[in-house]
Amino acid sequence: MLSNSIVLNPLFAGLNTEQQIAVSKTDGPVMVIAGAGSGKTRVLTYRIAYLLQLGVDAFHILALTFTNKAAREMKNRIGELVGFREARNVWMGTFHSVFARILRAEADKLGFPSNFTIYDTDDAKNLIKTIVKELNLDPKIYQASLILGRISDAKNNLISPAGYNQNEETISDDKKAGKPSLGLIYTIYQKRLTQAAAMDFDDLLFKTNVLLHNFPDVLYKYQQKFKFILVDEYQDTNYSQYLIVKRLAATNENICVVGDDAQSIYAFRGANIKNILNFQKDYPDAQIVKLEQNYRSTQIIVNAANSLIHNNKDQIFKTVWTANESGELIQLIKASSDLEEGRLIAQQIFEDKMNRQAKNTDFAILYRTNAQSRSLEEALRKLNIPYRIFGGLSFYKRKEIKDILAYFRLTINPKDNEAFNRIINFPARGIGKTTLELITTEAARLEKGYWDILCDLPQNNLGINAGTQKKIREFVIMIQSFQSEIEILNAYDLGSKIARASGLISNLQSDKTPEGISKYENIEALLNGMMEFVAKENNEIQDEESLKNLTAFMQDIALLTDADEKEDEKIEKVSLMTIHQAKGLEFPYVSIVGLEENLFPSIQSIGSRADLEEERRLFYVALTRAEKKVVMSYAESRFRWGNLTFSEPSRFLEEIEEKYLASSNIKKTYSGSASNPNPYKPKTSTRFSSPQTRTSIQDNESTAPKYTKIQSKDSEITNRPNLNFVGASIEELKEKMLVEHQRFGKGEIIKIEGIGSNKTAFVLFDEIGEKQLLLRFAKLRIVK
DNA sequence: TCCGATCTATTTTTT
DNA sequence: ATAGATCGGA
Repeated sequence: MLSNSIVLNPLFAGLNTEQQIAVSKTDGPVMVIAGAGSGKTRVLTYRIAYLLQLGVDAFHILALTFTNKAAREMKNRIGELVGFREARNVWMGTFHSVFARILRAEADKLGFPSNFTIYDTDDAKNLIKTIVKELNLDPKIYQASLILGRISDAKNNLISPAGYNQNEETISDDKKAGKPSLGLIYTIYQKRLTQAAAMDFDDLLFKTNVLLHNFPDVLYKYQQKFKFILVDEYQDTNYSQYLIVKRLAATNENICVVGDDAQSIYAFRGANIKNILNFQKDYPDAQIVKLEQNYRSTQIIVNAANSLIHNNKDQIFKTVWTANESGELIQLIKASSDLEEGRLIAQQIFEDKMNRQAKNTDFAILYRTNAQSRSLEEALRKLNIPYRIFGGLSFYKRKEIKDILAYFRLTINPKDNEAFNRIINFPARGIGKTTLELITTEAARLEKGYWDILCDLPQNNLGINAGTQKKIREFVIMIQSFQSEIEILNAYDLGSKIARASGLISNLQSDKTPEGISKYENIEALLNGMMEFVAKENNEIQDEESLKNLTAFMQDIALLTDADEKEDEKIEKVSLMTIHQAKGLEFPYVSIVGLEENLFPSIQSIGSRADLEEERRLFYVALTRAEKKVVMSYAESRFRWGNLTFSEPSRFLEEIEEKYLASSNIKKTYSGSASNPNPYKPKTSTRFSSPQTRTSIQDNESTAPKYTKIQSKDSEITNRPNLNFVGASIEELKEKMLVEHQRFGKGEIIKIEGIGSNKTAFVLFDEIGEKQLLLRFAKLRIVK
């Protein structure tokens, strides 16, 4: 069993026997089936720390995680255990980021430049739309998102365009579905990606497989390099990922996978639960370790989750149990509408916070779809509870950011047609639709990139008139001037130059709407990020020499995900996110909202048992995020697609054994509070709790529920009627005043600077921290 | 070429 | 509901 040296090793002191085995069995294949809350992350970090302690070179360890954030956190914890010098050298990251790095190093073998572009989902969809158009196919039948899904499926199962077109089954499936051209689209799509020196997300895995398959010397090299491989969230790997791992681990077989079949929630994007179920077949001598003790949650929560998941047929025998206290029953809230649901949940959080001295950060609200966040946000705002939404449109998905990034992309890789499309006439420079069509047609004919056609224009003007030709020439010269400076300027210097020279900055500066200002600020934020990037000490594994240039910056941010966005400031906030995003996280108090048929389980899943079971696992994941208390809610009616729809409680609610549910009579009449509209005067933000103001807002909203209200045409602000944002006159504003901004919420003026039209206020906002506002733009309402 | 009016997809989850 | 795309007229 365990040797003495292990028992006496302080690293093992805090681990139970099973965990100790999982950490210490460093030779040969190991699969850890880790129930929810059973210390999975702990095992992974300790295992790596132990390897380092044994003298394994950090460069020989590869750890694949589900998010970059998970990798970062793990690295930190390992650093704390065995020192950061070593920890930083471990290869740790998502499949996509780790293998993107390897692909860049080996790109020439695949016929790609090392600075290839990574197309995101939008780029990929746009490319598909272009192809569908070119083929004169009906875009309603050949919907970009559906086609991309199909292509993605193929790639995740390592089916190339050729393979796709040879497969009788797919061909006849597509024909039956009325989409016989799918194979052709896939073929062209892939050709265009190569021409654009671009890879989509799935290519990063697909091409890695090609690389490891076609180049035995490369495979050998990485097999020697990665002597120890660890994979987190193994239940959510797809076939393509599975095969990469299998190939890399083939010689040493020092592979440790950690996962929980009960938490597999990504089958919709190709994750294959069989990878975990078949591990023993691939490695007959594998050691299987089961972690079944839950350290996270109360008995009520663990047992309730167990009672739910037992309704699934496909699962690995496992009993999750806990020695924790029994805890509180699960609370179930019934609301009449989504708006009321929001109010009741917010109110419940408010009470729990008061009664238990809990912090905002102790609370999470989890939902099935992002669209559900609206009503919750509104309700939280009214109770002055700060919150943070994860997901939604992330920083890098905003238009203005994508615009400037497109300039960066075209500068780095002029073959990047999607970047080209985005910026060729933005800001408007008189290169219109007609001209563009000439260019794209010619590009398709010659199988060249759009940029190349522009560069050829002096020889072949395609009948473009002289004026437009001049404009094109100016554009070309501008981009070329950026290109010539990639190796000379650092990322920040070149980035700010591009922001100005492209006209993006002046374009936004002329936009005086709040949206325009916030866009301008976002560009500023991006440039600040670039400055940080340049200033930051190089703690990546890349060679010290690697420049902090634009190329490096783009590679740094290409695969960032929502979960990686920097956490802002010090204000403690309630977390709002989808259950998918909550994977791997834990909170003392968790609310799971929208437990209605057709929403959760989602309507798409109801038809098939496999899909339904995935939804159930999703609910299982949600429940097991909670440490102390779970609140569940559903609404009898809800706005969806702008329509009021009626709904039934989710079938999952019946599947939780009743004894774990509080027998609350469910309908807490919120209307009862009418006599006392604001019974819970928030203590948290006494600064702004001028009750008159708030209650007046509340009264307004609660007496006139949204859906009965006739929306006026100038809707922009109708969400918040009676908040008169005409803008206080500049002279009225003084330091220390409490003000409210339409977008940023309430805040205090810290100081006022400047004169005349340049007068600027520094406002510390409750929710988003300090902002500088040019008073001639900012519409502020004086609160006090 | 530009602007406003109208149409349309979106809402399941994401690297 | 709403943002983005598309269309049509000036």
